Amino acid sequence: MAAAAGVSISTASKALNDTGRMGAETRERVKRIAGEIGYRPNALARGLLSKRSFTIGLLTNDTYGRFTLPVMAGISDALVDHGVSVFLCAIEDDPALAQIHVDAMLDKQVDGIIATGKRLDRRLPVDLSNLHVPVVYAFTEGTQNSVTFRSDDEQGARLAVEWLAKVGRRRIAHITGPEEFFSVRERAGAYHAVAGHREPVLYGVWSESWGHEAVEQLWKRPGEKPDALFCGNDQIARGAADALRERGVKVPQDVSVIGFDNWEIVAAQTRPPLTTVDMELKELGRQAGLTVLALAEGRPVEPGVRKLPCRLIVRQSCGGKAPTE
Amino acid sequence: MAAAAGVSISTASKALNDTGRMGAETRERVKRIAGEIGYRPNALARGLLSKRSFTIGLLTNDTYGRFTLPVMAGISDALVDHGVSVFLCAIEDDPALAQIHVDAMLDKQVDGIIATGKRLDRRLPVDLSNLHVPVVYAFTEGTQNSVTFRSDDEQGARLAVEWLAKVGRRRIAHITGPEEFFSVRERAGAYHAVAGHREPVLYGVWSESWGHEAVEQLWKRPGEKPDALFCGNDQIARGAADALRERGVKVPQDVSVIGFDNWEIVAAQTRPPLTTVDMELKELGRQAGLTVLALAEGRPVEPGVRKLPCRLIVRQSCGGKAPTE
DNA sequence: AGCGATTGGTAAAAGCTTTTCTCAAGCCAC
DNA sequence: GTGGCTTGAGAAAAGCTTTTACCAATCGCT
Repeated sequence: MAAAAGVSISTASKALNDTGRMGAETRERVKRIAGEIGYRPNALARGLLSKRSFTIGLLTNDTYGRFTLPVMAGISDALVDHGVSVFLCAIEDDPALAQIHVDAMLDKQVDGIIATGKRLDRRLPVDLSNLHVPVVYAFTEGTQNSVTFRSDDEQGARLAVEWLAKVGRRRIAHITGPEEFFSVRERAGAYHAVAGHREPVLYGVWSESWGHEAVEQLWKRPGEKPDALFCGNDQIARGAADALRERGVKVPQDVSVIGFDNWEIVAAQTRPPLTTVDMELKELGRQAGLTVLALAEGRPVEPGVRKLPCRLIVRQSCGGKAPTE
Repeated sequence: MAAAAGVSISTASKALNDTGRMGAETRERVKRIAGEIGYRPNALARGLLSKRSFTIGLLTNDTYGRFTLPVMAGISDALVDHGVSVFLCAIEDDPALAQIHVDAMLDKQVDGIIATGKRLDRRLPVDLSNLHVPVVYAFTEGTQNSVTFRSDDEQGARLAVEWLAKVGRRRIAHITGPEEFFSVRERAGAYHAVAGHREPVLYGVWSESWGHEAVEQLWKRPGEKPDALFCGNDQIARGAADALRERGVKVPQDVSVIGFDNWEIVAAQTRPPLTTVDMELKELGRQAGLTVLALAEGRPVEPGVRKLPCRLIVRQSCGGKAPTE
């Protein structure tokens, strides 16, 4: 204890926190000595008193981390400056495990919880609605009167289709995932709104092989072929691009392909590298972090769903040039 | 406080912890009431006294989470039963950020720290050697006298090459990453030990396009072609498999391809799905978790490097049948 | 019936900070 | 020179739990 190196416990505390009245010279001396002996206050004791643990919990059911990791990075990025650390709890759709983790977090007096997942239209398998700590939802469905952050898939899809139009495409087909996904319906809705109903929407699964197969289907039909494919995610887009290449159709000369997600490992390795839509998950995480912090500090936050804009990532699969930044 | 519902503070504590002497009936009553009002002890207060926070920190510089996530899952899996939660701190090779996170963890009185990364032969950009809490290294280079867990890449490579031999391959080439990676040298060493020096080792980078290019190089040479490719990771293997398909070489009929890492998103989506070597990172995490816990509890642990065996994942890119389990 | 032993429970301390209250000393002004 | 301030620092309480020490009452035994 720093008090050993000079003054009383309370004087030391006041010196280090710049509170209370005391001689400037004493304050300096205490600070100096604290620095020398590497004194750091015990956050547990501090938390016990202040009712703030400077800790939050991140709950996720996204095992791959495809969505959770960027969100986590954003949260951490936003909160590290405030001295807040993050418990990461991966529950894999197991309600019992989820409850255990939530209880453990509450025991540890987290200042708040952020729930995140891999689908906008699914709840985590645990009820967080009546906790005595604030809860913020990010990229997963929230409860009534909660604060929820999610990507604006409609705007993202519009971005994609408008870009295809801008590079001169007119016959834009949409290959996407299962229709029961909310994102799928929302993206398809925006697609229809911008591109009309001239080309078909092909619903399937989120895999490369579906992208591949969908291209087969499209090219087997009689009549004019699409000159662009708006794909529901990057994996589908990659499968589609592969299928086109195998058919001798050139991307992007003959057909533009655009993806969704900007999952680097897929998008950047596709031939050619995919132009795609990034959901800005890190920014989403950042805002979720700041929001849960605000709630923890008692600042008022308007409940509701906040849609964050997506961003177009221009690579080579559509032709066209990236807008100069 | 549960005491409000019956007895004194200390009696309640003893009842709930099954310590001290007291009437069985009183104990039961306290427990029941505690259950009813949902009382849960404050872990901060408990930690203050017991010097155990039931919290550990996981430090990583692996932004993608390719390695960290399985390790994290294993740690969490092993420790959740012990009531231990995990702070995840992603430092991206930024020493200052790393130090901030380490300090924050120490302030919060973590019981231990696990350091993990993306390379066996690189240190994290922060010195953890003289902390007053135990440190365990997992999939990153540790310090003198520390406990380090890592995959046995040599054994994994042997597994791969032996499998290729078992499915009847004799001319096995090795396409891998940059020679300065320790894993690369170790895997190449095992390759040479098992397959001899008949076919070349091609060093390059960890990308699909390198796998692609390496196949071009191999097939452009005069003379007999390899009948199997042992690839340094799944991305290279995928690129190689694609290149072979484009040349009309059938996988696995003409050439077997085997990968390394078992990165599902790559291995399972390759055509055909890749047989590959799994480093069992989750198990590695589990052991690291149990070890740091043991150290935190003062149980003795032999320092040194522990190599964990890899496991062969048989899919379709080599032919052959999975050994019946 | 009386004494020691056992039983069932409470009071208190400790763990580390922060905050509020108190106190002694020094200062100024009259 | 003395009364009222200001100043600088320390004492104490609070936050929640666990543990040790303690006390009153009951029990068993002769």
